[in-house]
Amino acid sequence: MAGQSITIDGVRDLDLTQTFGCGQCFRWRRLPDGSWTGIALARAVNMRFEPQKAPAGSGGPGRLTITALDGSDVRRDRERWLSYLDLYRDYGAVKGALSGVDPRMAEAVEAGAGIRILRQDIWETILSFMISQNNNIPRIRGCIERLAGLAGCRIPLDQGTEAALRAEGLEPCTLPEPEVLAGMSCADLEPVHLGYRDRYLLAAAREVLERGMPESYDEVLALTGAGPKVAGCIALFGLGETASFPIDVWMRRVMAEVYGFDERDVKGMRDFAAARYGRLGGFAQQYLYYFIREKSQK
DNA sequence: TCGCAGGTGGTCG
DNA sequence: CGACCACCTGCG
Repeated sequence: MAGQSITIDGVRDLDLTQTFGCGQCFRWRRLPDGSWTGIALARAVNMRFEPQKAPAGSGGPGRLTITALDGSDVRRDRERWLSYLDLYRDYGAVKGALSGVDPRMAEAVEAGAGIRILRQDIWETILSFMISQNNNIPRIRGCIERLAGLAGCRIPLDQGTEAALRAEGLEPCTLPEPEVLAGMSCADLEPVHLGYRDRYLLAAAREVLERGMPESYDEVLALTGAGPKVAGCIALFGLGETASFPIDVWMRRVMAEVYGFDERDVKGMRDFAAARYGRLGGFAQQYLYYFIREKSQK
């Protein structure tokens, strides 16, 4: 069970619950012991974060342990995991700059002080956020797992580990590559229960094969099934476009509540975010999103 | 039962 | 352009 692992000491500005729970990813599960198991980078791993100083909220330094569940070489993959968690970026600087913008943002930053914006695989991000549209999180997760199970590549695991993953609702499989998906039909995808989104996924796979993988927001937006919101999420979470400020129903709510916008005024919100947050828009979006989701849970 | 959930594409005025 | 509206599905 406990495979090879790496530890990184003195990691700052990281809270796995906030990072995996702020809506940017769908294949991570929190275990009863507080660690997180997930599938990313075509690997199955467990991550644990233990604060190393007095627990003064999120953001303080701690020790990160990443354990391979699939027999993969986590040491060799060390840089890839650090990059995935965006650990090469100075979030102290990001948070400092945003906190100085206005007191409401400072409050949101404090609430989500351990959020990091993951650098996820672009194609997986495209699939995930196309599925996410007009949908709810439990069903999004189910669709993603069923899609991986139906058409993805198997990640080799021992029996016990595989059973444990399945118990968490995770299929030990990658998401299908464009080549595989492009060869499928809506009928093939029926067991995934994507609803009308099935044709978007197929169209996107074919468009990617034809035009190459998108490398910018505009190229993502040109895909069938990606409007401004979905393309914004893909640009932010899959392309590292940190200025991207995707606006969904929750962002409309929080922008109305915090800044007094009319909830229908999406264009006003976009312009406001661009002017006020600039290249930090993506971080601002995550702090605000986490802020409103947390508050509405209570 | 019916509206809603991380919207988009299509159609009108 | 901006304002509708249909759309798969599962849950409260």
